[in-house]
Amino acid sequence: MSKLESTKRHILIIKKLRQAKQATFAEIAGYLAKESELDGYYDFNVSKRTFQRDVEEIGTIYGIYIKFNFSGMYYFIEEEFEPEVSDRMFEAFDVYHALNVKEQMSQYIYLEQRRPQGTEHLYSLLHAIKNQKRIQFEYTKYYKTHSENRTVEPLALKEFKYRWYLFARDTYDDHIKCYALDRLANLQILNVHFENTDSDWHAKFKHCFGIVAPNAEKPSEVILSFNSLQGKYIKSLPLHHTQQILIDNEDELRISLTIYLTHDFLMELLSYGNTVKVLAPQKLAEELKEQYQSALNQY
DNA sequence: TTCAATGAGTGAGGCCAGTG
DNA sequence: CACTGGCCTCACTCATTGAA
Repeated sequence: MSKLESTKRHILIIKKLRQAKQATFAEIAGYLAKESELDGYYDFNVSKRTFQRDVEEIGTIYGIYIKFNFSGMYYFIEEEFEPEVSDRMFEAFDVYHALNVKEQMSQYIYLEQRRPQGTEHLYSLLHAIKNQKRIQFEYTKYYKTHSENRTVEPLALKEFKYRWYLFARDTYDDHIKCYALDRLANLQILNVHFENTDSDWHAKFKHCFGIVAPNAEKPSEVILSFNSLQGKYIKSLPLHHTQQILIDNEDELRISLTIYLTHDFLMELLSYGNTVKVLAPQKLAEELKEQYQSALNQY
């Protein structure tokens, strides 16, 4: 048996418990047996003793702690500290396996053509943020052909639309700026310490769509009405974590968001074309109207 | 009626031998 | 050599029992 077999088994155990919320050993064993049949190559059937070892290893390796409830006689996952991190880990694992299948599958898989996202910098940047060390890198802006040298104090990382961004204080003018990781090169961590005073970035981005966080204005209550087809997509992939469903019927999906009215958000609304109508605030509806009018004027 | 003692059932974990 | 299964002991929970 290979290392991959036990790793896959770990993932299956976690999957089962995350989906079912709770399961007896018999239910987990049944699930593993079914998955073994489906897989055809690997055998995930194990004894109770090995299962117990798996539970221990899953805790050590993934930080996901499986406990046993004696009154209900079932296993369950103790509240995960950062479930979104585990979600991402399992997604990556699924994709890796889909791409790594033994048979020649490339004819069935079409990968999106895209440039590297700069994720190779993530680890170094996290290290610099955590230890409050200045960093230096070469940065190429979209609208410029040559790169510039920057020395910044890294503060936080944010993901938006499958891209990663670094928020950092530029030592040149002391302003907080946003840098896309895919446009960053020759990253160096300097041995210069700084004090990171504003650390609550979660609160800062709570009502933010995208990567622009206005300093002064307050977030607005936005009400949007999508047609039923687009509504299905919006339900499965919410625009923002503040999204709440107000009306959901055959004619429309009406949602509310508490969000900053940034350029990013306006662009997002424009991309939905005639499938969305802004019901509130009026200011946003007017702005959208202007954008469409000026687009019409082009022809 | 209350509460401690007891036993049954089951998981956790150490140890060891078998297997590929 | 790593992984696994089986055996054994200990730990834990819960239901039952019986004395105060």
